[in-house]
Amino acid sequence: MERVPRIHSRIPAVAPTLADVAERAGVSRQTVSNAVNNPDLLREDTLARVQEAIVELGYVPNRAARNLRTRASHLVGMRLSPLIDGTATAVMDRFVHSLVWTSREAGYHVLLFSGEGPDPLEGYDDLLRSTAVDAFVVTDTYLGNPQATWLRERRAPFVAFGRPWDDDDARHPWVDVDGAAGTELATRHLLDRGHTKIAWIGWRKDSFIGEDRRSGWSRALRDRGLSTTGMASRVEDTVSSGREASAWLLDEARPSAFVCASDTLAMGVLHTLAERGLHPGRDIAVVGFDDSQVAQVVHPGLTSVRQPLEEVAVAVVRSLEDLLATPSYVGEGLLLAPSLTVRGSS
Amino acid sequence: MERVPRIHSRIPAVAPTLADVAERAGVSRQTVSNAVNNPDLLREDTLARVQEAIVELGYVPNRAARNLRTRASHLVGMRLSPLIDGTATAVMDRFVHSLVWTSREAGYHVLLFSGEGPDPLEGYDDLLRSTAVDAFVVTDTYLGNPQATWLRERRAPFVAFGRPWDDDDARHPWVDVDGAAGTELATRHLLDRGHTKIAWIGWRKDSFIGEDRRSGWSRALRDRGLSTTGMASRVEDTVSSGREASAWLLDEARPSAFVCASDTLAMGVLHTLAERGLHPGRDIAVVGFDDSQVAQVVHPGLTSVRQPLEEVAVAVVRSLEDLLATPSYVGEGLLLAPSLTVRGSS
DNA sequence: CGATCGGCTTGGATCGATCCAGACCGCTGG
DNA sequence: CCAGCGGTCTGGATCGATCCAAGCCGATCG
Repeated sequence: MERVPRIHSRIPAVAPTLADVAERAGVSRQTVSNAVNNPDLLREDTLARVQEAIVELGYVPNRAARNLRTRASHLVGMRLSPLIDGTATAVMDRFVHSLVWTSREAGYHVLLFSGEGPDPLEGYDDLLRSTAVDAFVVTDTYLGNPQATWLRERRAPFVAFGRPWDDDDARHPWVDVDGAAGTELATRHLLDRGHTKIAWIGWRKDSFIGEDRRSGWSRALRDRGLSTTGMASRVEDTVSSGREASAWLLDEARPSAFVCASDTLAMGVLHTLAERGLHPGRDIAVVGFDDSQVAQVVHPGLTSVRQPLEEVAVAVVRSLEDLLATPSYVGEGLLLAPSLTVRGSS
Repeated sequence: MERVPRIHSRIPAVAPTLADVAERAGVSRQTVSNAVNNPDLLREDTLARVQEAIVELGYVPNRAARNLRTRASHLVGMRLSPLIDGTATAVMDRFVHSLVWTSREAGYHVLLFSGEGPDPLEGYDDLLRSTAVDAFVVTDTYLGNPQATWLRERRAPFVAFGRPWDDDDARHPWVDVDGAAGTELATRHLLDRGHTKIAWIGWRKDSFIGEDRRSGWSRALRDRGLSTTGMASRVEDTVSSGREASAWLLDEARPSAFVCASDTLAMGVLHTLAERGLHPGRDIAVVGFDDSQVAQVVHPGLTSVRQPLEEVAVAVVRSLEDLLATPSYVGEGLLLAPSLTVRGSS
């Protein structure tokens, strides 16, 4: 009555399977499967026996087999956009960290992939068709997000970090940070310190994010009855642009403080101040956006708006879980409030 | 003679399978499989017919099934170490980018996971046992690398970014950057500019990497017959430590230049200079290490040693491929030379 | 003209976990 | 005495790609 040994029981390196555990515990495969996936279906003593066998053999379910059967991989895919130097990359990296961390707690792992060139859909298709990932996290939604529409058309589950700016009837879950609230916070902080002439350095008008952040600044000023005319400049997101814009504004509008759309631009302001022998924080206040590494280590410290990326990740993962649990899940948007990290520059 | 339709052919959302392609092309499954994996086994016209069917149906092989059968996942795992602020994180993020990019070309994807706490093995075990990844990339090898020994014992394929500092007979492939060569490059650069009193600010003596980088500085000085005594300081890797150390060195040793083990420390030096009204690059030269975002945007620009992370990634992936192709692959070490990015601070 | 050979093709088995239907167990309550 | 209970067991099918051994076919050679 002895069982014919499975081929693999002769090959030492191969991991134990469900059947091995079943045999050891003296139960059927089904029972072991239940012990792993629906423990409450088993009687206590049987469960204990099976678990013991699992520990003894060091059994871990084979993912490939499980994935095949259940049509789920417990992986979420995220595309790493091409490396462009700038604080945007740093923010994304921080987000990736948070996402990896949060996903783990939800039983998911993060699969990174890269798009070849400018085509933002590159890479998504293969992963989706080959059932390599259960869902995507989409991050660069600012480019008229073709991913969002494309993914929606293919009925691919995904959650976006970033609002569907240009698409009002978008029906997918997203999480974003309220940039306007951040710059408003920054501006009020400066107003409270007695500044009345507060300048804005932001991005070009066609940037949704830039205009959003700008609106927080202007709202805060208008609330106090202060004018914004002549106090704003819109440029590229580079240090030298920030430097030039701030030099121009200092000459023309004579502000006592700057609010910037990014730490990069704020660094440009610091350059100008250094060139003119002005001291940030003492002579002129400066506030950046993103609370990057740079803001933390630069000389007197750069006050900066900090995005709550950990919370964003938590919210994204939660949406992901809802989405995967109920395919009919209707997308919701969630806007999170940033905070202000005050340092020497203000 | 009509075939019984598969259940799933009634469910629209399910992707086409090998069998569907086979039926469409009028061949067997095996032939389709060969068309995908060993195209040269097929006659030209058959191949063309199958490929046509593949395109028409939009067929993409199911990963789970393939993984199950071939016992390979084409995923490499990499642990994201807990987020500690500092330039080390930035370097790793740059490396992750490069790795993702390079892996893709080799047909691999990168699976990120996170370790819970201080236990560096956390997470590895599950992924390995469940055959979720084919191999690992290990990055933090400086802590007496328990991962390396642990992984080796379990015969898990892995490649390290970082030398096995404390383990001479380590037999695993690794890739690292020659830190000493980097600081030597930096020091020679300063010597060439006429500096003769060049100070070192590095990490505590028990840091292998720190001592390695320090050796490049001292070697360059000794080669020119210059003394290093009293010109070195070893501290924690923080801005304030760098600030204090440089203040002390300026008072005691009066150097005209600093070489630092990190950009963070170099930023500390810049703080000291700012406090004393000294101009980096004009009065005192400063060189950092890692060529981080910070070095690029800080006021006159920080000259810094740049690690060739793209090359590292390429070498790592190449090792990975060798390793997975031939399980008996004997590890090799590869040391890459960094470069110097010269900016305003020197 | 038939035997042989190489190139293709074929059906069936396999990977390991899960799903499913049906049967079993000793026990209780009607 | 039988139906029903919950916990389990059993065998078989399934997911989709790949492996394997056998079979087929036309072409070449003696």
